[in-house]
Amino acid sequence: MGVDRGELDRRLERFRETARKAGVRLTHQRLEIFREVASSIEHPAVEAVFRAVQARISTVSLDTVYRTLWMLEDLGLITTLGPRRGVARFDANLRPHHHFVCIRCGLARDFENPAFDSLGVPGAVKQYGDVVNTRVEIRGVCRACSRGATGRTRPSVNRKPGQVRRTKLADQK
Amino acid sequence: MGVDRGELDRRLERFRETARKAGVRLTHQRLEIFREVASSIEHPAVEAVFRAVQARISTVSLDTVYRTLWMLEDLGLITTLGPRRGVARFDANLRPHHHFVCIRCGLARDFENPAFDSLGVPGAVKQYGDVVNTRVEIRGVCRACSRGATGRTRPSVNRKPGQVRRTKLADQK
DNA sequence: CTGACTGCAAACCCTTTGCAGACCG
DNA sequence: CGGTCTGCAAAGGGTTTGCAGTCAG
Repeated sequence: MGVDRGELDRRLERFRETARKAGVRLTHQRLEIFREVASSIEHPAVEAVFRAVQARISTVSLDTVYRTLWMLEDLGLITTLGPRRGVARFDANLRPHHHFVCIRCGLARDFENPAFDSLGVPGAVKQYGDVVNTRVEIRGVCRACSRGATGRTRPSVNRKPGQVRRTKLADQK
Repeated sequence: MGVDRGELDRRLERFRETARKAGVRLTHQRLEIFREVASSIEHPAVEAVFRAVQARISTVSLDTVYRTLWMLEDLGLITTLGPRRGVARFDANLRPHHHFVCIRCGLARDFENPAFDSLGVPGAVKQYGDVVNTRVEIRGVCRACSRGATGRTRPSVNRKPGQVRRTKLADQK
């Protein structure tokens, strides 16, 4: 949740249209999976999408969620943030925007800022390849993490007695 | 490779000093692991560091590489880019800098640009948490990927006959 | 109807952990 | 010497794939 109704409807309409043009079938599962990502501001990972969709379609399988999310990305309907392997997180916001990312728990939030949308590309960078887009990533510690002893999110190496034990990464709220 | 000698020496010296202050032992393995990351501009993932170190210490184990890299991060000697779970990639460049990232193969390159170092933090973002730093991420397709049929780097869903099959992510060159 | 799609189960990888022996300081 | 650190092996988790049955168009 978090995306207003009008925007969500626009995203759904775009999905239907794109799917039709691409000759991709509009199944119940796909619709619900897309709806979940498109209505969220959480940049959910696969697991979170799966649980949410499962609440509505109890028989949906995890691999369908994987396949569908990558298909949506192929169609250009969502983008990923973060890695290309490992835990990917999805973003249905196609407008130019930027991210706040918590370096402890991984929480991610969009924000828009016109001034950041038009940063030039330094000449030295052009040699690396063809630029697709530019995003500003503001890294910090989110409120929940700075408040709580919410624990760490990555392995503590050579953990000493007093240290907090690793807990399964809470569901990116 | 890629970091000039003077800078590498400075990084190694800093490592020794920080380790001593923290009461962490300076083992052969740790030195070589740090040297590998500190001398590279590749933002290597664990696997790449492991292979490089293994060439010099044939008995080194993969888990030691994992433990050491996270320890180095705990000490503030390197940072990670990308995810907090999954495939992390490491960065021994502690100066303010920004990244060019290939959206196809994941290649990452640093670049410096003073104008990007001092972007303000929009008021709306401050509510999300305490900002640690800000980086500009320029996303694009690197030369190797735009040149070659270097294949895709993530699963192709509903792959059609003609499509390229997924290949193991080549070693970030 | 028919090919695209789904669910299942197994395979794959990458990462982490427990433990006994090795080694730094 | 003692506690830290390493290597080994196994466990743990997330992701991907092959296949047979199902369903959208």
